[in-house]
Amino acid sequence: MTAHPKSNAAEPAGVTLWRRVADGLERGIGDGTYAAHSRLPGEIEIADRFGVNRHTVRRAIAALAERGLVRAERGSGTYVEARRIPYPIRTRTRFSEIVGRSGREASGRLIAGAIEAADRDIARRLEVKPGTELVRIDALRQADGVPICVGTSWFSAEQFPGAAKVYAAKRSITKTLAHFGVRDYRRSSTRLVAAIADASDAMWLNLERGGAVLVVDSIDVDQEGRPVVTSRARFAAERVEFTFDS
Amino acid sequence: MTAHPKSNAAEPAGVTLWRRVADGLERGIGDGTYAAHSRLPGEIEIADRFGVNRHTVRRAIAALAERGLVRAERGSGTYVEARRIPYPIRTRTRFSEIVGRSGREASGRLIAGAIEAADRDIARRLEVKPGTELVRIDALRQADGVPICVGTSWFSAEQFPGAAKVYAAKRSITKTLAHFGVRDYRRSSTRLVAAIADASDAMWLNLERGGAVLVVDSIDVDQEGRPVVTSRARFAAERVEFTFDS
DNA sequence: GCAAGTTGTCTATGTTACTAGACAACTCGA
DNA sequence: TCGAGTTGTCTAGTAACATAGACAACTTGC
Repeated sequence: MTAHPKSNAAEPAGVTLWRRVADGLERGIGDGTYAAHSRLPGEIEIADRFGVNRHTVRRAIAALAERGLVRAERGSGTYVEARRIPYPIRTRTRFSEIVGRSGREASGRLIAGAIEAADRDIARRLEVKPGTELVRIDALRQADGVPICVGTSWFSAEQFPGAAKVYAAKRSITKTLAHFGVRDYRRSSTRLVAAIADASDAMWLNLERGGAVLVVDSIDVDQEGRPVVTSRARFAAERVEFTFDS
Repeated sequence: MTAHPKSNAAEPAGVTLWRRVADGLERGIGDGTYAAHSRLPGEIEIADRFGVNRHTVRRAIAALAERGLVRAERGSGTYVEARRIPYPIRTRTRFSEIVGRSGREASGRLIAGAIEAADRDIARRLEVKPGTELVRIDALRQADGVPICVGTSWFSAEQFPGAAKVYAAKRSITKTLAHFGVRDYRRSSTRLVAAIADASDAMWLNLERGGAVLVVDSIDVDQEGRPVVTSRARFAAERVEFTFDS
């Protein structure tokens, strides 16, 4: 057997075989062909599909494992790792910055924007009277297109008129606040509890039924210590790893 | 000398050295570091810059030469090829189609639009009386953003009122005519002469002083054989290669 | 317990990539 | 005409890539 069929796919000159296999597998992970926690096909089958030797597949998998995308288990199979985003809760907590630091691209999507009266809980958080008009923004936040959290933020309607519209354009809370002159803000309070995904979570976060969500309530204040925004966000638990450095 | 410093740049795993060098050079060609017709640095110098052996550079250059991006001349040097766009003159001659076939993206830009009276030459071409009102469109046409030709097209103002405005939006003669109900048209006459770039050519076509231009006069007719548009375009000679298949 | 199927590791072999050096063939300007 | 500088070609050696086969170690389901 001296025939070397190489690859049947398009052949990018100057790219090693194992790298092409690795790219192919990574693409499968990225587009959902191989879901998080699912098992990859066996090395022999992969080798067969790509038309390469099993050792070449092993090299490709080793490269992916090095980057933490998959985890090989002897005797069982190779599994797609759900890379958790390290999510440090600090005084400076910015979704886009945190996601960016993990080498992913952050994006936001406005689900709904509305004006509503503050209920007792939200009013207490923002230090306003219950019934005060608030801007409410429901948004989905993603990392490399993968939904990370879905949540609601409340601002004072007086201080941030039309905030929803601004967020829809800027897709970032930080930029939205900056648009209204809030140069900086810091996290003053964070509360975290776990829950089981309901139908809404499952839809927005693309979670399995029964998957875990982490509910994060937060209050951010401006430089003078006045509350500017409070949020309640539901995170896909399997995709994040919260840390609290003190 | 057994030290192999490899590359000092970022190392994409699984990509061969020669390919990285080729990509680096191609980037230089693309961003203008190495202009069309200019000479690349010598193989030894390139090898030095990338920290690789001269033979590796030769492999990279061979790959670029294969694709027609550069041309090596023994004893002299390696030069950046100005890839000429094959421009077949046929009954169906459409700038955007022709450019698209060469793997480039066609674009058009309206320079000026006006209503003017037909002079004797244009009137004869469009088979109208001298003095007839015509729409005149001056446009620059580009391939992948590189200017290919700058020219003027004349239509009957009666038949195509406001053609300039339509062209400004659609950026295509074909689409402009279609907007006025001309479903198809064909080239009935093409005349081609060469000239030396004047100041205007040099500006619009981004040519050197003294560079060659090809002046193309054409008449297109509709399905009934009636002239619908005539054009005079000045092509950057170094960027096109006209062919007349019979 | 056992068999089937998995990943991990070993040896072996051929091919390709890269480096190294030398020289030929050619161009160009002084 | 000459010499410096260029690309083209050759030989040679080392390292990495890829294939091939065999077996060990382990998991899983029956």
